[in-house]
Amino acid sequence: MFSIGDLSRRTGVKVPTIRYYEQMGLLEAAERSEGNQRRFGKRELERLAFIRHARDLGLTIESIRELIDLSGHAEKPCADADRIAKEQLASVRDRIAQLKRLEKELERIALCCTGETVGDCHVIRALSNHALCATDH
Amino acid sequence: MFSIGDLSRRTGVKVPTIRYYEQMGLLEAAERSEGNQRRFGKRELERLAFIRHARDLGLTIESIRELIDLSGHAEKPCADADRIAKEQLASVRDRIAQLKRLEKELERIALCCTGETVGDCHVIRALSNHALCATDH
DNA sequence: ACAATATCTCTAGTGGCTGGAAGTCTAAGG
DNA sequence: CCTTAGACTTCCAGCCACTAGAGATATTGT
Ligand SMILES: [Zn+2]
Ligand SMILES: [Zn+2]
Ligand SMILES: [Zn+2]
Ligand SMILES: [Zn+2]
Repeated sequence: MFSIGDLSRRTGVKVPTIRYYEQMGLLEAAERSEGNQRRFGKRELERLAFIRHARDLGLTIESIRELIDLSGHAEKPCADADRIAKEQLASVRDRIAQLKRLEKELERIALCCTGETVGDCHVIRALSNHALCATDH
Repeated sequence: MFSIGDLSRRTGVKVPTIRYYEQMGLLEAAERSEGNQRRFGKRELERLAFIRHARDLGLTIESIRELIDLSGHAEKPCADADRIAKEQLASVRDRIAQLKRLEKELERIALCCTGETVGDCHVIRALSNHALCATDH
């Protein structure tokens, strides 16, 4: 049995975050020691590692909750799990595309200042006027 | 003179957001009508457009505050403005790099499920075990 | 036995808004 | 001039996914 600190060290998830996940229903309410401290087993360790990994991949708590619910039903079709992963991929791709547009504009804005004072700073002027931008962002 | 609604329509910034910016000190406390409603002029319109544009480019409220403070001192060197823009560019590039790593892993995870049930779903298995991942993310 | 460390619960704060409730003001139509 | 619809006011709560702190209790090591 692990204490919450042991679990934290083994998974890299901070102690208050573990408690938060319990509160959010991602982890079941843990067993307790005589003195009311949480005690976890291998199963909980694995589930927390799953949560950690999914969070690292950017999935929301809500998606993770769905995936955990699903994984309790090994015989069901996995279409929902696949859908969640694909949606996450699509959302990551959207964010990349958006950030790339930003990157382009910021390059134009940030790397071209030849001014010396605020009065003729390219950065300030470019920020003041979106019409100078090459794209909508 | 514009009402807050006029200003909102002209800049595309929602009414509560304009009030929020005032509260955060990005906009000076506006003049008021006899009945205590905010009234804005051209100057405030321009400043709000600046804020909107900077937010669209991903700058934080704090950075925008600095830029506004700077732009009140036309004779100062613009190194700080340039630094803020460059830092933002660097941060956008970091996020892109991070998201691309995620994209790679998610492609591997999301596009390769040939299973039919949750029990043999590639998505669930891949999320359960980061050792199967090609990169740290 | 005692000190040091870990854990407990509870509350509040982060950033950047967004929404709602309840009350007040303004502008246009009659 | 009066009505009334709509816009405006303030204040407070909620979003996400934590993070930090206070003050009390439990466990661990010497
Ligand atoms: Zn400059
Ligand atoms: Zn622009
Ligand atoms: Zn599958
Ligand atoms: Zn991984």
